[in-house]
Order: sequence, then C-alpha cells, then structure tokens
Amino acid sequence: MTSIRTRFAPSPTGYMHIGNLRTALYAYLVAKKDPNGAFILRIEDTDQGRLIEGATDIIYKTLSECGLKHDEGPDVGGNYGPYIQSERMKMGLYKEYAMKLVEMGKAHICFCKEEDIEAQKEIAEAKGESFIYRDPCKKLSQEEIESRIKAGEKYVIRQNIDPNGKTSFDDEVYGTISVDNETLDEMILLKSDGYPTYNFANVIDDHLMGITDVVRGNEYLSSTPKYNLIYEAFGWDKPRYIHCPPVMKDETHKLSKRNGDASFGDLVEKGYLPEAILNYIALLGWSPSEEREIYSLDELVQAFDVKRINTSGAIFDINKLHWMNGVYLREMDDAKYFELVKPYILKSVHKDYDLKKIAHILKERANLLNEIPEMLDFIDELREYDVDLFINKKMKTSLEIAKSSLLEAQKFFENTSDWQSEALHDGLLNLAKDLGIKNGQLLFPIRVALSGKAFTPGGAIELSDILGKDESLKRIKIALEKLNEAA
RNA sequence: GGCUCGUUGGUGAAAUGGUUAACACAUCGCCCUCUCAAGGCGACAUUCACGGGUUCAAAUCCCGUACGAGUCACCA
Repeated sequence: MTSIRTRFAPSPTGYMHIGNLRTALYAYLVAKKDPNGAFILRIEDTDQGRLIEGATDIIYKTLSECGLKHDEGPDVGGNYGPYIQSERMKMGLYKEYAMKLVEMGKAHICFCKEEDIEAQKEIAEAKGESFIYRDPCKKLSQEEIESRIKAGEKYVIRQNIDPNGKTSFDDEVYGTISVDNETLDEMILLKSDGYPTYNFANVIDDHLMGITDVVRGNEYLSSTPKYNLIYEAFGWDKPRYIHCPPVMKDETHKLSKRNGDASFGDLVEKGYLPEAILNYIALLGWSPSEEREIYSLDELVQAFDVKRINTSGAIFDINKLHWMNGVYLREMDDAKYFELVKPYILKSVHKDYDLKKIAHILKERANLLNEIPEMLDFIDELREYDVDLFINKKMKTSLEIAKSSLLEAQKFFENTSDWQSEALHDGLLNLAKDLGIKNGQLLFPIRVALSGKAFTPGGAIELSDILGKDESLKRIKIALEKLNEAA
C-alpha cells in the first residue's frame, strides 16, 4: 500500500485565516496518521494580481509556530519540486498538459472576450435563466485557430465537457456527490497570461506530486466533478477527497480576515498560545471518540479520524478558546510558565520585586497573557481609590472594621522581623484569631489597602510578601488616612 | 435562478432504530475561600428546523417544505 501524501496549498494573498489553518491541521493529521505519510506545502501563486509581499513568510512562520512541520515544500525541498506554482509554470508544465488535453479533444482554444461572456451572462440572469457558457470557439477550424494565434490574438484554454451523463465521486466526509454533466461549465484551464487557473494547476500538481488524499474546504465540493473529468481524461488515479465544513464567524458568515476576524497572528498577539489555538480549532468540525478535549498535536495525530469530521459549519467561539488557553497556562510547568509570562509582567512591573512570586499568583488566574499587565497595575504604584472599597458585605467589613483591622495590621507588620510568606501567613491568621474576628475582616482590608483594587491576583498575605515590609506599611498608612478622612 | 451541501440547547458537539438526548464552553445558583480566579457540586433541549410517511419503536430511515451556506471568475 502506498503511503499517504497530503498537501496544504495556500495562496500567498495575505494572512493565515483560522479556517485555513484548520485545513492545514487536518491535512497534517491525515498524513501523520500514516507513519510513512508526508505532509507537503505547495504555494499556489497563479493569481499574479493578488500576491502580497511577505505572505509566504507568514505561512512558513505560522506552520512552524504550530508545529505543523511539512516534509516537502519550497523552503525544505523534496523530490517533487518545485513547490511554487509560478516556478512550475516557468517550466512550461501546465501548458504542456493543457495542450495534451486539446489534442485529446478534452479541451479547446478559446478567443472569447471576458466582457462578452459577462454581458451574455447578465442578459441570461436578467431573464432569470441559468447560465452555462456554450463556447462558440469550439467550432473554430484548425486553420482559423492557427492564424489567429499567429496574429497575436490572446486566448485561453478551456475544458470540454460532454453534457451527457453524470459524474459522481465519494467524498470521505460528505459521501457520494453526483451531478449531471450538463450543469458543469467548461472552466478555463490556462489563462491568457499563460498561468494556469487554480482549477487546473491543482489537478496537475496533485497528480504529479503523488497526493493521495486531498484535504480542502467544502467550497470545492461542487467543482470536484470537473477535476475528476481531467483525471479521467489523462487516465490518472483520482485521490481520496476529504472536504471540510467551514469555520464560521456567525450563523451565516464564514470567518474572514476583513472585519478584523481572528487570524492566527491576531490571536497569538492577543496572548493565545499556538498549542491552545491548534487544539481548539481541531475541535471545530471534528470530535474525538472519547470524552476528552485537551490534546497535544501528537495526541491529535493518534485520535484523529476522518470519519468523525462533521458536515455542517462550526462557529468559532472565542469564549471556549479563552477557557482552553487558561487550561494550557495552568497545566504548564512552573519554569516554562515563568519564562513565558515574564515579558508580560515586565510590562507593568518595573521596580525590583520578586517576579517568580508574581508569576506564581498569576498562574491560576490568567487565561490570556494580555490580561496580565492590567492585573498587576497596582504593584509599582498604588493608585487613587475609593474608600468605599473597604465596605464589603460578604466579608462583613465596614469602614470602622477596616480601620481597626488595619491599625492592628500596622502594629503587626511593624513588629515583624521575619518577612516571609509562611510567617506572614501564620502571624496574620493568629492575629485574626486573637482579635476574635473572621479572617476576611482582617485580610480583606489589608488586601484592598495594598492594592487599591477590588480584585487582585493573590490575597493579603501574598501581596504583602511581594511588596515587602516598607511598601506594605506605607500603603496601610495611606489607607488609614483615607479612613480617618471618611469618618 | 440552476446545481451541490447543510439544519441536535447561546456555542462546540455525542448518539449510527430502543438511553432520563452524553460531554465541554458560556450562563445562573450553591460550596470552598483573605478579593478575583481556580476547584467541587448543581441547574439549564419533555426534545433533535417544520410537515408527512415507514416501523412495535425514529434525533437516527424515506418524501416534501422552510431556512442557511457553497458554487456557477482569465480568485483560490
């Protein structure tokens, strides 16, 4: 049995969309499911007008950040190169195959003007008729064709389709798809600029590169029969088809880069981890057979099964990604977490505090790296805050209680020589016990005094430990002044 | 408009003719707790777009309707 070969074939026209990335992921998983399988990257740059500078680099970068390592591609080489279609085109490869089809009577040369066809189409649509272009150039004599080409007239090569009969194929996801040939239009294979269309290059390259499993979006479902007709004309083996449902932005719209919809790069910039993103999008349109959702890439390879790909579109839910990102963050080992989180801590903490302690209180709380700077914005400088923050029903605190608790805390802090978390912990809890008040009645006011915020990562003990004796006392003093003013 | 595909809770989804229709996110409530989180527990679809049919039995099979998407480019 031959090894599985799949390809990811993006066109370098901008950023990497989440939907694209998911297709790449599925193609990778299908290939890697086979120990000898190969995942190939091919750049489809046949639309010279839409090329965007740097887009290919984004593709390389994204794949590598995600760990979707390709076995063959423009940057890593391989035995089936070149892997960029414009380079293949320069070898005359597409034209050669297109001409073969012309010789076989499966394609023809067409001189029709784009505008003329467009006009005919509009007329048909105005009448409410469906429009299938019947190309008059099919009837041109050999002599006429030759003389017009010689005269320098522009032409394209167009597929010939026998309108009789049906064409059908079995999609691994959608099952049997079958269409009447008369509804198939005769698509352009080679453009007048000499470049192949996607429709053609795709078939030629997939065959030449030995692709066994074509993984792509379901927007190609309805043109697949036309591709198969080309395979049949050449007598080539057809690949297995794995069409994937779309990733949606909402009920009726696919995810798109316009409107600032999430691209992979955007999400990473917002503080989502590539592993979490990949894990999340794997679940958009596919579900594992076991009751589990957290999978590393290698685990996905094991668990993935084409048969469990869904047929209907899935809406991208940032909420769930957010949760999943938090899971990845919490499960990360401390050393790795610290290195990851350090630059974000440094965005708001510039003074000389123990960053590891800060990372520690963050770990259970931050779902998103970008949330971190704001969570720590009280550490360097205490900001102005409202004295009412000390009043908390659940903690059973009032301004009076806060004041007396802080006075006690002040005394305790002043007399504490052993400023470390364990001693602070024991000391403060004992203090509350001695005073006959609830822990919260003592600790809540301290926490507010130290941070000036209603919510903070960490509590009174952790914050006083991090801020140190002098700074803690200073902040308590400020709080007491506030409370005196309020009284 | 023609053709193709789709439709289970707010979201991702399981189920492959017989279950109280899993599970996860979100939401809400309770517990834990020095705040917020995290964690624990619980609530949340009498119903699977709708209407028929087949069957002892249908979310699952068949037909129709509605709605949605894709495609019909010298874009991929």
